[in-house]
Amino acid sequence: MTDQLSRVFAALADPTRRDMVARLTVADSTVNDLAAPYDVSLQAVSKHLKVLEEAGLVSRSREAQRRPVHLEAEVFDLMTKWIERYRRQAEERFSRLDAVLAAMDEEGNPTTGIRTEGTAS
Amino acid sequence: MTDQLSRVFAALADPTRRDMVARLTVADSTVNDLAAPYDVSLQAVSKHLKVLEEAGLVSRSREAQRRPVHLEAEVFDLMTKWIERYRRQAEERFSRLDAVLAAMDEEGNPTTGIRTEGTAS
DNA sequence: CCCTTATTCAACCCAACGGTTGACAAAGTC
DNA sequence: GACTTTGTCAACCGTTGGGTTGAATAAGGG
Repeated sequence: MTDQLSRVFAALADPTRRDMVARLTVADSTVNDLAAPYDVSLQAVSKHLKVLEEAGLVSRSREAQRRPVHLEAEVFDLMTKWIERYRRQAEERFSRLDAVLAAMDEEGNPTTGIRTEGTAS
Repeated sequence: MTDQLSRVFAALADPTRRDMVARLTVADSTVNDLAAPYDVSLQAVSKHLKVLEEAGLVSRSREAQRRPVHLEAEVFDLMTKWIERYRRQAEERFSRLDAVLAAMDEEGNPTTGIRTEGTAS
């Protein structure tokens, strides 16, 4: 799992980390402040942040002893691009399929008719 | 990790599964056909499909011995919504921050000035 | 200098993941 | 009815993930 996209998806697969991201959209935060709401050790939170950082979702600076955590919005685009690309394709095909099915109605029984039972129709 | 959003993100964190999704946007496919390009056992692919199915990304029907796999485009919206929501917020805050920083220039030194080093200047 | 605050590192534990192989089930074909 | 195709189930195995605790580091503050 070396590629960034995998790391980003994996990072967001955890509800705690998603919540952290959500809270970081409001304001930068220290590790301690971030940890407060959760019922886990500070070290666990630190680990979560490492995961988010390695995914490029977050960056950390230094401010005295504190390590303020900052959300990097750019990475979201990476996901959005991937998702949007295939979502569009899937929806396109959805329409095309309907057309095909409609066309098939005019003939006998098709040889490659897949998708007998599904969500649609 | 019971919630769907977690399952969806986790499912897409695997490159093989993302590739399967990508290929399924082109056409429904049988397990065998889906497995062909990958250098793993059929059982492994079957497991991957189970993960995708439990995430709601895919549905399976029956066609003789075959179990055609079909991509469910709707779930993508779930992710898109989550992502877009926080991306927008993050970007908004990005602008607001600039305003705040500009405002601070007119005063002395701030007490809560976080984000000393970051991506943005 | 010592002490407190803020955070990370290291070692460990257990559950989950991705892979394997072997057996089984379901449906069509001969 | 036996055989083939298509796929899943079950048991197992090594690795990773999220959690813990305890010690270490970094930077102020008294």
